[in-house]
Amino acid sequence: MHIVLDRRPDGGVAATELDAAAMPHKAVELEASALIAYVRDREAEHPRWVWSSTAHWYPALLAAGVRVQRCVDLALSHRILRTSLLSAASELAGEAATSWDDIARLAAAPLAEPSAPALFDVVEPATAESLDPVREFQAQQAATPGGPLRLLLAAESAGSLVAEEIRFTGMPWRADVHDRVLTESLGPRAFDGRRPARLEALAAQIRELLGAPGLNPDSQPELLAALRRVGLDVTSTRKWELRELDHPAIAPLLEYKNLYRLFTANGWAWLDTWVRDGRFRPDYVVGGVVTGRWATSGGGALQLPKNIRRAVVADRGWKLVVADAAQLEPRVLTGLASDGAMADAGRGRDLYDSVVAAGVVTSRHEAKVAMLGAMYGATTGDSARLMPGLRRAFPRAIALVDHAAEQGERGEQVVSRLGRTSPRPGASWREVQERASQPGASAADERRARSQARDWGRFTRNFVVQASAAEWALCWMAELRLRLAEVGDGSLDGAPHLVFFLHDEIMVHTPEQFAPQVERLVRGAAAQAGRLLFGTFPVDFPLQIATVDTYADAK
DNA sequence: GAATGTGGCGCG
DNA sequence: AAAGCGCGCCACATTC
Repeated sequence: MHIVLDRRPDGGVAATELDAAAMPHKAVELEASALIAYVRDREAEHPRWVWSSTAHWYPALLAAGVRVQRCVDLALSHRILRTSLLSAASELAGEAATSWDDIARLAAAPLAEPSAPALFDVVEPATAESLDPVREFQAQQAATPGGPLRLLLAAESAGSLVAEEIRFTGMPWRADVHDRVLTESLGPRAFDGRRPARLEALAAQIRELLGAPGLNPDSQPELLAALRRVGLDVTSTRKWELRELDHPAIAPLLEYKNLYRLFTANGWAWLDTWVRDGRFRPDYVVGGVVTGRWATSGGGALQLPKNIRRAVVADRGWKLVVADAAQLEPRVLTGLASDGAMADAGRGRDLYDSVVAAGVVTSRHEAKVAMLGAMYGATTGDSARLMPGLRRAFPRAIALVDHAAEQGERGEQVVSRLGRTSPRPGASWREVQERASQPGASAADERRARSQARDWGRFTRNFVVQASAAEWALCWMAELRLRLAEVGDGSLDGAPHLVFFLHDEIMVHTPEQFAPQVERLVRGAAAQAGRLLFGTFPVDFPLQIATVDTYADAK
């Protein structure tokens, strides 16, 4: 059963029940203050709640202690359906842009505040046209008669619930541990806007060794000039270029850059801004990346450096269950291509090890580089050199990514496993290709067009894999979320729940006694995600999984 | 002084 | 060794 929620201009809410044909058969008008009780009451039947955007509706419910099992996020769904080749023939995809397109764009935009909104601070964007969610839902249903898109929309919507629940509960974060890590590496915090002591000492040492008394090592132009003045032939100040140099200033400089990064990206300022009451609240943007991966709009949850993961510590009596999918992208490629040889190589063991055992390459490192190169479109170096061997061993898998690249080079769109579709190249891209195909085209025009076509081909080559891997991860999380809700009292403060997601990795915060059960549920959900995407094709998705007190111990 | 671009580096 | 995909974020430099 579906119940559509629609906010009225007076602040009230219309709740419309739909029958199996998506036709309204019962509607109630609620005062704003009655919404929470209504949802709590009706949730017992586990309807699928249909609303404009989970990010707008769900925080107030969570704040009132109400969780829902399923929803349809119309904005996220709209965006997928408007751009998918699988729904291209639908009315929804064909019509001119509506206010739903605006909402879909806003859904991907940064939120103003990292804190949860007030109870009824649910703001809809002001638009001229009406935004009838019943009509929109019906149009979406008509655009998805069945098939993989249905699953994609369900997974995306489930993801929106996960994102809001993680934002609401936050990830356990010990500010005192974080502070200790910072103080140990950087020296005590300086409150006068100066660098902490250890950084300051390194800066002084660098100035001394480069004979540049006024040097600000944070300024790339100044630093580059100083390095060149002492006779070092460098074109940048990147660490892998510096690492090759033989000069006494290089070692302290590399250490400085490392610590400076910690200081600026995840130092005390970050701690002050993003950690409250022992929780870090990531600002996820569901589907924020073209491939459907999540993005963040503050806090950098997807870039937490390894050196501060010690600060992620389970509450007393609780544990962290951390799981990541081993070699997710090549395994997803295996399923996409139905490559039996690659499935065999990955079954029950490390995929890269078996590529070595099969004699395709000589080391695990080479196997990894070759596989990544195949998915990213490497053209030079070791990775490109290893491609012929990989192509012989796994012809179907490599043919699939090669084909996706060829489509992109021709300016065509490519489609993920569940139907997410790559964007069309922009107008300037097409102009360049057009110009190069004209009779009077110069060699430079042709070179430029060729290089640009190759660039887009590398993007579409990777798109099919990365987007499908993102779908696997969404299905994994969606399944896991439902299973976890059955454990204990299913609440967000007394039972296991997701607290972190990172592309191919999840973290569950759980009362200690449930940890073994959680591990089983995590594995079960991964297996189910594989079945949802690839049916009976026998591709494995093994997990690395650890029950730990701190994130730092997970790997 | 605000907005935009660049270099660098963290993550998958 | 640091390219071949996707990102966000910081500080500095440049532009308006």
